[in-house]
Amino acid sequence: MATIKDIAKRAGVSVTTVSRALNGYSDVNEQTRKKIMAVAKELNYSPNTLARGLVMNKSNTLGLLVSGMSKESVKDNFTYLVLAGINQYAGETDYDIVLFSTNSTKQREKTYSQLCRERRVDGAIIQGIRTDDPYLHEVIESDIPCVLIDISVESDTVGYVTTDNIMGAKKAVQHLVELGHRDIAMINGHDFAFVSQKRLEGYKLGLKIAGIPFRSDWVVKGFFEEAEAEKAAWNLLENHPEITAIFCASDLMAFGAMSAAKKRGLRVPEDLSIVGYDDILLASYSNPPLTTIAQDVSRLGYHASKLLVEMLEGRAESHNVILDTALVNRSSTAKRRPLK
Amino acid sequence: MATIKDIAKRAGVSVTTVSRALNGYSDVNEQTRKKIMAVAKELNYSPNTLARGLVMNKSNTLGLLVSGMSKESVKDNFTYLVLAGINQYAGETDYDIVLFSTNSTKQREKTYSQLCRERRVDGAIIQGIRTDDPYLHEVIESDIPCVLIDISVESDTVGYVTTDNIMGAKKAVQHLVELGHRDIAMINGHDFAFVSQKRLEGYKLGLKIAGIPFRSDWVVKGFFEEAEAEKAAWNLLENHPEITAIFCASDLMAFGAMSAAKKRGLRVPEDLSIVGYDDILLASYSNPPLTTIAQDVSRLGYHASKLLVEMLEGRAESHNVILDTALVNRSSTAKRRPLK
DNA sequence: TTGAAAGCGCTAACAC
DNA sequence: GTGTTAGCGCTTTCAA
Repeated sequence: MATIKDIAKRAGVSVTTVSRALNGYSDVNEQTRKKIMAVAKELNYSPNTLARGLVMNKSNTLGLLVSGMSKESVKDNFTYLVLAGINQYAGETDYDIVLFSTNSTKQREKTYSQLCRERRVDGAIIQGIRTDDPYLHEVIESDIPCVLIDISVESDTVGYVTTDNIMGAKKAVQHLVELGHRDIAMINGHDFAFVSQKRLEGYKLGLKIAGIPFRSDWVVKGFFEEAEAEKAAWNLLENHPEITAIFCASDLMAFGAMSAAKKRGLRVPEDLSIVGYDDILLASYSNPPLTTIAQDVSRLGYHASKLLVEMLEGRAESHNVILDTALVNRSSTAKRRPLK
Repeated sequence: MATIKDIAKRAGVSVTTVSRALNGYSDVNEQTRKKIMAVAKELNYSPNTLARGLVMNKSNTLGLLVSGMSKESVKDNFTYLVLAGINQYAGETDYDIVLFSTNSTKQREKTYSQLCRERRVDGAIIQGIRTDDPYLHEVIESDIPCVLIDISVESDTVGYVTTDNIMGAKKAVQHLVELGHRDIAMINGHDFAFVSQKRLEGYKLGLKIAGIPFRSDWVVKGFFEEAEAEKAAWNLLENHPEITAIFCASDLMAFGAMSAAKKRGLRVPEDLSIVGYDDILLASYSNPPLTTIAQDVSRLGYHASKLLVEMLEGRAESHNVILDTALVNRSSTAKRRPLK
């Protein structure tokens, strides 16, 4: 593979000149530049980014730490959409994406920051990692610039992008309240997801605004899984038959709740209203189609990489971006039945 | 960031010794190795893969060229599943994945092989690229080891992994024939997809075995898109009302065909049987649930990276792998109505 | 406008 | 077992 040395030799100049010509410096004679360009093309030259990265101490790569990039997550497509957004932005820049496979068992040997440091990525985007992951804090506390998705931590080198989860959850509750519901339960994810904490806050806020007392035993965990949520919903409905609506912190969990309702002989939405969160593709295919809080996940990815690059280039005005959500009103919610 | 030089100084040895100790060479004293390891840990040392790659002429990265990694492809999830499979295998090895964003407009400036050469990837995986893409051939003809997904080209440096598309399509036709159908049309993708060519072959083969003459005007293009397929199916049904079954080269196109049928007042499967291809998530959610030819897309990705790594390490016994497909019998196909 | 030379962090002969 | 040295391909002072 041709190097600048080869070009220099062939063009009869020094490597310095070649380097400068190729990088578009102005202090190169137009004649020599032309010549050098021609030779470079002739030799089918490609710059060696490894060598450049070594000397410049900059690799022009963004590390991507994702967890849960598995076959199973096709249902919610979250990881994929984030990636698509990142990829879209990266395509507009000179950065390439290095994917670190953190979901395998053997990766436990290497910490996230280890991975980033070895590859000398300029920055990292972190997604899908639980807040109790010890390696998460290690990378946050390292000096590697990074942007977190859906984890609101901020510092000199750390930024984040997320959606407004409090308002999102509030919207869901508000929608139910407007339909006349007052006995509204919640199926949340788990304690180690920031979004769960925020959505719980939003749920509480929604209740408060409506003057409905909060009951902690009406909030159960579904761990973002359909089957878990189904169990949780079953118990909820068994123990508290007065419940007429459930707000679920993810669409998948809403599907679980729907199944539980059906198995208990409750009709959705006539007997039980259900609101989901995410607006995944399947939300419009369920029976009944799911009313949910929509978030634009690929924008999340897009803005994550955009923010990171801006941070790297020292032109980030703020270290966080909060995206909006929207209520999508389908058919899993209805007016509360008149009380008997 | 600490370098082996720092370690050498601190440990009172030469950089060579450090290098050897760190890389597990045997010709280093246990005492010194211990010492070096300790110092390395103390200094929180991370090897610089850029420097190593430069001297070893090996980056331990696999380039990934995908097209169509956009928001739109959540419906079929093909790209994502390939990626998940690749990622899974990569997690079992020392290779990391570099994602090249080829779907953006500005990328046209750089060819695929350009991208690979600059990053000095050890090999590349290519997916979702049309066979008439000029850059595809450039990279195939370069000396970069690569594995193609669903494009059967093979050489010293090129391998491929795909499913048995001929047999897959044949199975679909055979299934319809067994249900009594003889007037079977096909909605194919487009001419620049290898899978389309193969599936057409399989369709022909299936007909031949059943002794049914092939009619070229019963094969139309849907370009792998739902809307296009709907139009195509409409015309097909309009011009040839005797058709009782359609084999579609993708599930998405099958959905399009279903819509067309419904709009024309035909019931699926009573009046028209439809078979898809892929077995995407939505296939089981459609109405009626879609009978289709299933392929395990993440295995495609897994085997692509596995094959590539084997080729790189000179232990690939063959340069291709062909995966199996399976008929998934749902409810979009039924026995042909008795003729009036 | 150009070139010589140093050096980025690492590996690998080759000598001792 | 260990150290000396050269060199991977590039950028960047500094001097001419």
